[in-house]
Parts: sequence; C-alpha cells; structure tokens
Amino acid sequence: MVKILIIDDEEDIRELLSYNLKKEGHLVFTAENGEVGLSIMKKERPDLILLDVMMPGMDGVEVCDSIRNTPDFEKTLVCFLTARNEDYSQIAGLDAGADDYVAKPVRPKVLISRINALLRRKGMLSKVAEPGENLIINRDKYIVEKDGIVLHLPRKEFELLALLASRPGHVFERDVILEKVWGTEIVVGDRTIDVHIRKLREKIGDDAIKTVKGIGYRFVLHN
Amino acid sequence: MVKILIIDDEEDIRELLSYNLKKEGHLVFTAENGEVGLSIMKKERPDLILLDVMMPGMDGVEVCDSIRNTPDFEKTLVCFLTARNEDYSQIAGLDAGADDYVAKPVRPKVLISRINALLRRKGMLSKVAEPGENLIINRDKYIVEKDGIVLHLPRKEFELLALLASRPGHVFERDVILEKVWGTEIVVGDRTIDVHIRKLREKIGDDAIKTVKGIGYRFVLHN
DNA sequence: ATTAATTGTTAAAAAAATGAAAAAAATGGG
DNA sequence: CCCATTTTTTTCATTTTTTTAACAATTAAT
Repeated sequence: MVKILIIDDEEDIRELLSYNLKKEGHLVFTAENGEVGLSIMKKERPDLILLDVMMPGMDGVEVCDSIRNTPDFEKTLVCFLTARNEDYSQIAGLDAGADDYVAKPVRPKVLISRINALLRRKGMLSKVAEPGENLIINRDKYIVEKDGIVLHLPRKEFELLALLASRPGHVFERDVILEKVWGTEIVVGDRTIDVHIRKLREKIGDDAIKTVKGIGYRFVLHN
Repeated sequence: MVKILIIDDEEDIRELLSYNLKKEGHLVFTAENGEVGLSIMKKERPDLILLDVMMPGMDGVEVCDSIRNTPDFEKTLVCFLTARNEDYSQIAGLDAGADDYVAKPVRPKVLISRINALLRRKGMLSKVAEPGENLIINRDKYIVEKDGIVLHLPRKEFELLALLASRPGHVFERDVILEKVWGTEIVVGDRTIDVHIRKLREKIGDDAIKTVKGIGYRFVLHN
C-alpha cells in the first residue's frame, strides 16, 4: 500500500484519480489547493504527491518548491499533472524537482502505469520475491521477510539490502553503495560497508550477498 | 547478430533505419505503433528496441513503461528517438528507463555508432563467438561465461580479458594494455602482463589469446 | 645454429581487500 | 537525563589479488 496525496483544484479530477488509485489498493488523500495540500502532507506523510500545475493561489511549481524545502519531505515523490502544451511548467517543474509528469487530460491507465513505474524506479515497489524466492522487501513498511519470518532491520542495513536486492546479480561498486546509502555528504570509514554487510549476512544468510573482491557486492537469489 | 525492433509511426523512418541496421548485419523488426510493437517484442524477444517518443496512441514513454513492466523484458535495451526540442521526454524518458537517446532527425551513421556503443556498454557485443557461443563477458555482473560455466575473474584479469575481447582480432600493444588496464599512474614490471595473460589462458583456454611477439596480444574467436 | 630479445612459468613476497570482534559514538525514546 | 539500540570506528586476522624476481622456453634474425 502506498500513500498518495492528490492536489488539484478540480473536483472531477480528484475524484477520478482517487477512485482509480484506490482501486489499485493505494491510500489516497486529496486537497483542493496548495496550502491545504501541504498541511495534509505534513500530517499524513504520503509517499507520492500528484500535483496539478495550474491552480489558483499557489501553483504547482510553488507547491513543489515548498515541498522540497520542507525538512523531511525533500525526497517525497512528486508527479506533476500538466496540460499538454504547458511547456513552461515542463521545464520549470523539472527544476522545481518533480519526479515525473503526466499530461492532462489524464487517462487513468496511463497514470497508474506511470505511478507504478515511478514507485518501482524509486524502489518503493520492490518485490524481490518471485514465486520460488525467499526474500520480500517491503519498503513501505520497512520490513524484510525471510522465508516468512519478518525481520525489522535497522535503517542502514535495510537501505543497503534494498539497494543490493533492487538489481539481483548486478555488482554494486563500493562507491556506488556509499553514494546511494550514505549520500555524498557523509563520509564514513572504509570498513563501514563491510560491517553492515556482515550484519545482513548474519540475518538473511551468508549466501544471499556475494563479495566481488576489488569491486563491491552482489545480491543473488535462491540457493 | 543482434535483434532490433523499431517502433515508429513514420514509415520513412522505419525503412531508413531498417535498411541501415540490416546492412550492419542486424536482424530487424518494425512496428508502426506501441501495441503492435509490444506484441512483436514478446514474440521475437529483441535485444534492443528503438522507440519513437511521439506517436499517436501510446506514446514512447508509455511503451517503455510497459516494457519495463513486462516480466522478462525489464532489461531489454530501449533507445528513444526523440525530436530535438522534446525536453520533457529526454528527462522523463531516462527516468522511464530508457538506456539511451538519439535525436531526430536521425543520421544513420550516428545511430549505428550509438547503438554499437550501447550494446557494447551493456555487454551485448562482447557476446564473442556467434556459432557455438563460447564466451560471454558481462560487465554488469562482472562475470565471464565460458561454455555456459560461470567464471568469477579477479579484477585485473577481468579488465584485461574485457579489453582484449572488446575487439577480437585486434592486436593490443603492451603499452596500450598497460594504459587501459593499469592506467598511466601505476607503473608495473614487465612480467605483470604475462602473468595475467597466463592466468587467463589457464581459465579460458590457451587458444583464446594469441601472442604477437614484439607487439602485444590478440584475442581470437572460435576454438 | 647461434644469439639476442621477448615471452612463458613458477613460486614467493608484497600489497590490497575484506572479515571479525569489540568498543566508541551517535541516536532516539521514555 | 538515562538507557537501549543503532551506527561508526578501530584494530587485527585472514584471504585474495597483484607484483616481483629468477629462470626456462620460444622466437626471429643473423
């Protein structure tokens, strides 16, 4: 389940989108303008915000700016709803930090596929568990299920595992891991990654994460 | 030989690209819209899809989303064909999971070099050995498959093999090898290359790498 | 065939990378 | 503020990779 906030001044749109997203199993909130939207955001902490660009009062770009400047919400996903020819918003909006666009008039199927793509890209829908597989990562609940047993991993361990598992088989280089999990700001020692890897191995088994000496680590399925 | 699917609504473009790609020795399929394209994709399982962004019906971003959502095709290479000023698509499209872009109007030579670069980057051109298919170098996973057996090569050996195999038949001079694999900074003795070559020969067979006395080494196909 | 240059082989040393354990520091909740 | 948990650092052991060095074998040219 993903929390989605719709900010649009047109009631019809809110209802249309809300209906379709709920049908997808998401939890939907709506707001009719930017101010209300921001306050709902702070209360409900949605994973994704659908934001109309053209609105009376604060327009979408301003709202997005505001979101990006609100501590704790810098990384909330924002998807603009934009009229097809609003070239301005398409460029300014990207600058404002939107993660995606959907052109109006919105076709529900398109929207849903775009939202799913976005969530998947951002690792919120990661399902590492195909049928025979044994590890489920639930980014929404911050939970990992290993053979049906629920594990509550600390944040760094969770992020690290989620990253590795996002592309099974792919070798993540140490500096990429550092960048993705720790960010470019924080500088941590050389052994920090190893320690977290070891803790993960303790918890999910030694075989899941392979070392590629000189390069980095790789997550592998089954076995 | 690489299987390429072209999805574009303009017949002229399809023909132009098709003609040029076939001349390169590729196997080409075409589709005039997204729906047809997706169905051909499922049947033919192309290695690469050239996808026009602006099309009536499903646009390129949607098609790409769909590709990324189709089990088994998540990693198919997608290259967008995009009008020069479609800024939006260039950014949203990368996010949508395209692997590269070529701006329209497409110049065949440019396209071909881009495609080759892309295939090489993604390790699809290092499928050295067409008939018999006995050596596959996968840069993403840092593994080498020799007759279906997966080899985990240490870093230097891998880099060395990848370099040599990147241009089968071409003789790499010793100093070029040193520069590409070791870099200009590091200075190593004269026997270092030999030792690595020897280890590679141990692992992938003596015939794969030929010595060219006084010059360097050459990687050869078959046998 | 002899020779000089180059490359192959091998084992061992050196360097690099990682694992492990424990302790210190930071964080967060009561 | 204190306690428990998480995260990072430190140190040392272990393993793997890379390089060196000594010598053998090969090659190309004379």
